[in-house]
Amino acid sequence: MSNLETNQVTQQARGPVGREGVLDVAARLFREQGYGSVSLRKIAQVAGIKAGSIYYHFGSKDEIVLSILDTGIMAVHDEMRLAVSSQASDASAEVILRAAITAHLRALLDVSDYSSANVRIFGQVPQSVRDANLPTRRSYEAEWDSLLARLKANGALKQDVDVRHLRLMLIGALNATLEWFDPKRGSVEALAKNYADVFVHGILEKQDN
Amino acid sequence: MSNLETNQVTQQARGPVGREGVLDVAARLFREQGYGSVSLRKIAQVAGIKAGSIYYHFGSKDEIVLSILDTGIMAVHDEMRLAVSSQASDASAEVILRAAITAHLRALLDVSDYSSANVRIFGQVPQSVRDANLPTRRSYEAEWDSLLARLKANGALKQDVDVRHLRLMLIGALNATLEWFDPKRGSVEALAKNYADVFVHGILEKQDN
DNA sequence: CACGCAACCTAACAAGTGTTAGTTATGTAC
DNA sequence: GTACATAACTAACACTTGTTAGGTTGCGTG
Repeated sequence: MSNLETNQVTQQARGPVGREGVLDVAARLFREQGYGSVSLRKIAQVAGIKAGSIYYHFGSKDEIVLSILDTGIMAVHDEMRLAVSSQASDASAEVILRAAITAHLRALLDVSDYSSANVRIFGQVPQSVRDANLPTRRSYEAEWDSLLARLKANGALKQDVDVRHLRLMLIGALNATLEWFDPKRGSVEALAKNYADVFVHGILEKQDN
Repeated sequence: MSNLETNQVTQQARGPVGREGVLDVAARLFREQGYGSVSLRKIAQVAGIKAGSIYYHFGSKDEIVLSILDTGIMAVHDEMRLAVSSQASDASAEVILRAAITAHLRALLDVSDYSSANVRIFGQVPQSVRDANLPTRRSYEAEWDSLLARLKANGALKQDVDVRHLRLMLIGALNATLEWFDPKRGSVEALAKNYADVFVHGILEKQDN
């Protein structure tokens, strides 16, 4: 039987898998395959343990997925807040906005399986899990709202844009990249620049006729 | 037993449910609850029949969901193509683009459970179903690409925009509205205008300093 | 060397899944 | 009234799911 060898492909035989190990594997699988088709047995197998053992670290599957959702948002939130706050105090609205957009995309596409898993599976998890994740989510949304409101108060943004609306549009558009972005076809930075260009200046040629 | 009455709540006792009836119910449930948590038994119960009876009309669950995915895209495609082709031949690029955006959003948020179900569950269905749905999907994407390429050739679009990239960005942003749009807070038309405004002109105040 | 704890395993449970085969009721055509 | 197709029902199948209870292993501490 090659069954023994097959197991060793995914199992590295180093120290304990632990709570973090399970979370890492689960986040990756959720991102790749969605919530519904990733069972505890699948997570356990990839992590190199047995399904029942997961209950040593977690009380339920919901607890796992909620933990992933929360840390996923916090990762993006941190990345974005840091990028904005590290701008020079006299930075222009455009520069700040570009930094925020780039940070969000980087967290999503580069840094964290947790962030991408969040975007992918949020709409698939049980309502109770979604509700439990809402506060963390609202906190990140508030960060964007406060940034956009500041830029609007400065007069940098057009005065007829609705901040909440713009935030939904921005984050929605950025998150959608997860569905098709391929690092082999271009860098995250180039993608971010592209998106920022559209949001900042639009796509129509300036009319000079 | 009130079991008989309970059944009658969802069952209207009119003629046969039929293939179309099953599809309508399935599309609605998929849109509302996602793919994974909608079983054949749930579909059957809401439709007012028993689970096994579904196999009179369909060969498998995959066949149901694929049918929904296909008609979902075709509905948006038709709506968008009609909106564009019914524009005056001297219509400006901006007007045409606004019509296309509005049509896509209307199909998604107003018209069809199939369209919204498609967007919601595409990422959750088995790979084989996704593959089978791809041709229909590509056809719609090609429609957008050809429209955008035309506008770019006219010189209406900035010459440095990548058509494929812009299409992905546009459709991604529009589809994301499904996740939060609430008809009680505003009309689809107002939403479409908002989105078109951003894409066309951007959000930054024109600099006159 | 014994103890204790952390981290895991084994084996089973009840519930739910898609699917199938065989059966039944209802109408329509000849 | 017989024949046939339509549209459903019933009951079971093999399987997967999250979850639980109790047992086992190995390692560090006293």
